[in-house]
Amino acid sequence: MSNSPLYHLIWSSRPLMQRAEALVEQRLTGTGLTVRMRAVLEILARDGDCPVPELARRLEIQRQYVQVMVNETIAAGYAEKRDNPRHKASPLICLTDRGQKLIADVLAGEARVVARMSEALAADDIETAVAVVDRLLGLMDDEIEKRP
Amino acid sequence: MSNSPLYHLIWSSRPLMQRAEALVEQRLTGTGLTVRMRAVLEILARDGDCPVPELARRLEIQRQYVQVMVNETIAAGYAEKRDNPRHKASPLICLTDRGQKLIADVLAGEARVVARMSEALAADDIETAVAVVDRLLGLMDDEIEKRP
DNA sequence: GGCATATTGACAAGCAGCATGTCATAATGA
DNA sequence: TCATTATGACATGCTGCTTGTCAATATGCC
Repeated sequence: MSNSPLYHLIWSSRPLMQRAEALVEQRLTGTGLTVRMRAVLEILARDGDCPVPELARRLEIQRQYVQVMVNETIAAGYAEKRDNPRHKASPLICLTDRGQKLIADVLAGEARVVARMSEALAADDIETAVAVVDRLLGLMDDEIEKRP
Repeated sequence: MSNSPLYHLIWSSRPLMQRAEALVEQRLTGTGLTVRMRAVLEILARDGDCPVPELARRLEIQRQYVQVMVNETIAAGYAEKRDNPRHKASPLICLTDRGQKLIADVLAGEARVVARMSEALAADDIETAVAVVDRLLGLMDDEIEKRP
């Protein structure tokens, strides 16, 4: 039913996501980055250099499309290819200095916004919410697997 | 930062939504309904008959596209047009008996799944999570409005 | 009643964000 | 050494939506 709190929580995910994406996009205006490039740079900054197929796995997107995203990012000068000791035909994608600085700035700015919003909420309530949502994700996976 | 609980919560919204949509879609197989039709029928069942532009406002989608969704739903026999006393050129979209029964079944089935998952979680933790997310939506709106 | 303005349904076109298919060229593992 | 797999590149298609346009009303205001 629509008056179940859990039902409400589940369908809050859509507006939540829309606002998150809107915020990210808004903060990107003027930086020269697109949302797609930001996604690539974020992974590289967080997890370090990696080849395209590995990026695709982390982003859970088809490697063919990630390739396009990466090519754009390289063309914009925020990333570059380097020899991959583990696979000669699949170069590592690495941040350039410009890319490094830019993504650090962007992520820091986002972190400031999140920190500001965190202050308006009780820390342990946030923890509870995270725990509920994480459990919920597992429960939904179970329901989905019930009839494949 | 990526280790902030609130950051984690915000980006849980995407997988949450994906799973919610996957579940809805899965439960629709064999009913003759598409996800789009379900969306239309859900509003009609919840809020009562209304004309297309009003549906569009509630769904927050362009009316031109909602019109397509509604036409499909009518063609499938789950809804029909009736005279609108408030606006002669814009008929009310109403559930047919078939549509009424079907959407009630679908929503009841979904409610059963949600109820099952609710049992695995503490009721007051769910309430806390809902409260956090609702507050968060407001906070994000504020952040977005800061520079339009 | 008469007229400017807004609303509606219908249709067409376009676009972003993917998925899918294919292929040549390596690279890898047995 | 040879079958298998991985990779980059390119083309094509799809879905879900937006945008634009238009004629036909309908409505609000005088």
